[in-house]
Amino acid sequence: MEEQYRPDLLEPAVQRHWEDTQAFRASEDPSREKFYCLSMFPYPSGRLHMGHVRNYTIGDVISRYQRMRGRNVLQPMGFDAFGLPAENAAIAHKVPPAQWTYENIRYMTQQLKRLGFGYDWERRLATCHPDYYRWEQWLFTKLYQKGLVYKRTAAVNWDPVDQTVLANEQVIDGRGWRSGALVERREIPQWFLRITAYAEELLAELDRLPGWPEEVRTMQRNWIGRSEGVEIRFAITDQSEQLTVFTTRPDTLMGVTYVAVAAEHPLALAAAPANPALAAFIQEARHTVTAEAALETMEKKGVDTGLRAVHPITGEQVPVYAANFVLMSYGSGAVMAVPGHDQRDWEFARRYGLPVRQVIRPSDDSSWDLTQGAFVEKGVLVNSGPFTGLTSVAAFRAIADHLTQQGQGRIQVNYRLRDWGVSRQRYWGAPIPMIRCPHCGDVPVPETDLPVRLPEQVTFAGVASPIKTLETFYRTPCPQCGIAAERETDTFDTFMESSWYYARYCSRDQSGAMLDERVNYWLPVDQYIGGIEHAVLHLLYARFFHKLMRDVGLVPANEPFTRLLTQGMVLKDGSKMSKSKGNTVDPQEMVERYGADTVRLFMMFAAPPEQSLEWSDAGLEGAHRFLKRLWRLAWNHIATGGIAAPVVNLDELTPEQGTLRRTVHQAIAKASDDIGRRYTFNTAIAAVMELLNALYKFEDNTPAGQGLMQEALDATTRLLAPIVPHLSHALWQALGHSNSVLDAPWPEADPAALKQDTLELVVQINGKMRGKVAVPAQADEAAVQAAALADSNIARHLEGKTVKKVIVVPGKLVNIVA
RNA sequence: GCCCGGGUGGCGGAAUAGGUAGACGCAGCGGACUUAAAAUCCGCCGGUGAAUAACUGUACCGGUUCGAGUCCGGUCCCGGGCACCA
Repeated sequence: MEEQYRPDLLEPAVQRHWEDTQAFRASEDPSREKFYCLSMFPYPSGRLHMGHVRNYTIGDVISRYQRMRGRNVLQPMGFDAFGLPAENAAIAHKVPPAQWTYENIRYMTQQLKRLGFGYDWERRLATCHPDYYRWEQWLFTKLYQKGLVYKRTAAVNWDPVDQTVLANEQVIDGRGWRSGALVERREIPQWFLRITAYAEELLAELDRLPGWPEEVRTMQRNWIGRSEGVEIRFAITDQSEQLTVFTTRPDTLMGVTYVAVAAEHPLALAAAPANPALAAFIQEARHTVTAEAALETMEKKGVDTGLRAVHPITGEQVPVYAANFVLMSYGSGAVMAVPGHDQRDWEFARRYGLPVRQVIRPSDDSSWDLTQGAFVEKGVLVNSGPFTGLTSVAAFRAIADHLTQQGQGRIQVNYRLRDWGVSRQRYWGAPIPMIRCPHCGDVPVPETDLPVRLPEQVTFAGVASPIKTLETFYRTPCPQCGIAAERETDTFDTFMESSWYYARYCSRDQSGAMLDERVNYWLPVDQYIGGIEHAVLHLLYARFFHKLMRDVGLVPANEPFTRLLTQGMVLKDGSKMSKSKGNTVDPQEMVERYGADTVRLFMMFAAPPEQSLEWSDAGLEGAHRFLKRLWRLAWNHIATGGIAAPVVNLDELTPEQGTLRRTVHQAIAKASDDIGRRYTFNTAIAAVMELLNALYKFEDNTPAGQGLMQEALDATTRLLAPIVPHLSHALWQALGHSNSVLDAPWPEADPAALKQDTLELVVQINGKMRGKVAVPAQADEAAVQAAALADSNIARHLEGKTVKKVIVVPGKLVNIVA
C-alpha cells in the first residue's frame, strides 16, 4: 500500500485487473440465484454527460452489492444508436450518420470503462447494427400476420419550405426550426402497432408491479385512461351520414346545444365550398400542430358549418361547428358539447353565443350560477324530460338503455391510449420491412430476405432522407408475384429498438433467432434504472413489446422489469445541465482530476437517487477529502501495527472499546439497510462518514484496540466497495485479504454489539421538548414516567400545573400533557 | 390545458411507521501546526437572545392530533411528461 492516495495510478491498474480476470463476464448457472441489473442504455451523442454517470453509478452500486450478497449478476451495456441527432450531425458536418454514430460509441465505451462500471462488455450491442434490427423487422412481419399491425393515415408536421416532416421538437411556436416556415398538418399513410389490443392487460398488470414507484404506475394508468361511456349517433339533416361521438357523461345528453367536428372532417370539407367562412377556417386550421400540449393551450376557435345535427332523444336540431380543438385522428373526429356541464364547451359557447342549458343540479340542493362557469360535478338531472329527477349515476344507465333500444347508441369502454404509430419519414432508423406491390398491396418482406439493410454509405443532399430517392434501395420485385414493386422507405420509431434490448442482452450472440432459451434464466430484469422522463412512453412500449414477444413464445413472465428505480436529473445552478444553457460539467474532466471513485461517491452522496441532484465542485472536493481521510487511516493502521488479529474475548472489552464496536455495527446495520432495502445511498455514505469520524477519535494501541480497528476497516471497505470499487479493491488487499473485494461477503451487524444497557429518552411537555433522561433499557413504563417527572427542568415546568396524561413511546420519548 | 412529482439553515441534504427539526457533507468563523502558505487536525455554526433560559422556525392559509416537515382541505411557486427528442 502506498502512503498517498493516487487514484490516477490506482484506478487504471484495478481496471486492468478486472479486464485480465474477466471479472464481469456473466454466464448462466442454474445452481445460483441470478440478478439482472439494467440501466437504460444511452443514445451515442458523443460524450457521456453527468446524467449518464449518475444513472450508471446507481446501477453499478446495486450490481456490486448484489454480487457481494452472492447473486450471479448480469449487468450489460449497449447503445440506442438510431435517432435524429445523427442526421443533424450528418447534415451539419457532411459525415454519414453511421460513421458519426460508431465513432461516438467507441469514445463513450472507453469513457464508461474509465468510470469502472462492471459491465459484461461481451454483450455490448448497438441497435443500428443489422444483426440487431433484423429481429424487430422479423417480429413486425409476424405481428402483421397476427393482425396486430395495420396502416392508416395519420397527421404529421409538414415543413412546406424544407419539404420534410418535422418532429414535435423541431416545431418552435408553430414554425419549422430551420426554415421558420409556418408548419402545416398533413395526413399521410403510416404503420401502427395495435397497442390498444393490450390496453386492458397493460392497465391491470400495473397493480401487480409492487417494485415500481407508485407515481409511475399512476402516470401509466392515467395515460391508458380507461373510461366507461356511451357511443352516441347523431343524424345530420339532409344527409345520409351520421356523426358518432363518445361521452363519459351521457347523463348530460339533454344539455347538448351543439356538436363539434374536426376541421378536416368529411362533413366540414363537403360543406366548405358553399361556406366561405368555413373554407377560411379549414385553411387556417391546417396550421394546427400535432403536439397535444400546444393543442390544449391554444385559443379554442370554431365556425358554424351550417349543418344541423339531430338530437337523438329530443329530435331538436343543433348546430354543427368545425372546431380547432377536435382532431380527426383522435376518436371519431367529433364531440358532443354540453356547455352547462363542461368547462371547455362552456367557454366555446360563451365565445360564439351558443345556448348554455342546465340539466344537472348539485345533489345537496345548493344553487349554481351557470353565468360564472360550467357545473362539472355529478348531481341530479333537471330539465331532462323523462330523466328529470334521476341522479347522474342512475341517468347514465337509463339514457344508455334508451339509446341502445332506439339503435342510437351503446355502452362502450374507451381508452385514452392510442395505437402506436411507428412510421418515421427519416433515414437513420431501421427500415420498415414492407413492400408495396401494385397487384398484391402491402406485402411483408419474407423471413429469408431479412434483414432489410439500411444503406450506410449515403450523402445528404438536403434535410430529406436519402433512401427516399435511392432507387437501388426502394426498387424491388414483389415477393409474392414478382412484378416491380416499391419498398417502404419510412423507418421505425426508435422506441421500437429500445423496447426489447433488455431481452437481447441475454442472447446477444444468437444469429439464428431473435432470442433463445437463455432468456429463461435471466429474465425478467430484476432491477431497471433510468430517468423519470421515461415513466410513460419508453416504459409502456417496453411492457407492450414484452407481451408481444411473450405471445409468440419468446419470453417467460408477463412483465419485463420487476423493480424500477427512476433517477432524478442532474442540475447545475438549479436548472438542468444542457449545452444550450452552457452549464454543463464534463464528467471526463472530473474523472481526470479526482478519479472515478470520487465522482461516483459524490454522485451517490449529494442526493437520494430519485431526487434531482445539484452539482457542486466544492461537494466533489469534499468527497475526495473523505477518501483521502479513509486511505490515511488505513495506512496508519497498517504501517503502525500491521494487520491485526480479530478480538477473541469480546466480553473483556473496555467501555470505550465496547462503544466503538457498537458504533461500527450500527454503521453496518444502517448502511446495509440503506443500500439493500431503501436505496438511499446518500444516507449509507453519511453513516460511513460518521463511523470514520469515530475511528479517528479512537486511539487505542492495545491488541484489542488494534483488532477492533481491523474489524472496523474491514467493514468500512466492504460497505463502500459498491460505490468506490477501485479504492476498496486496494484497501481490501492491503488489509490482508487474498480474495477480491468483488466477491467478499457483505458485512453483517452483530446483534450482541448493538445491545445497549441504558437508553436516552426525550421528555416533552405538551409536545415540546423539555429535557432528556437516561433510563435502563429494560425499565417499565412506570419507571420511565417516574424518571421523567424527577428531572429538574421538567419539575420546574410542571410547577402549579396538574398532569392530565402521560404518553410513553417505548424507547423514544415521554410526553406529559399538563 | 391535462397527468405526475417537489418546496426544510448561506448551499446539497437528514429526520425510514405521526414522536428530539437540521444527521452527514459544503461554505463560513475561531483555534492548533508552519518562517509562511497549502494540506491536515480540533471547535463553533437556523433566527431573536447575555444565556446550558425562553420564544420562534420545514413555501403560504386553514384543519385533525397529547404531539405535524410527515396526515387532510385549499393556494402559490418550481420541475418531469403529453404520443415524431431520447
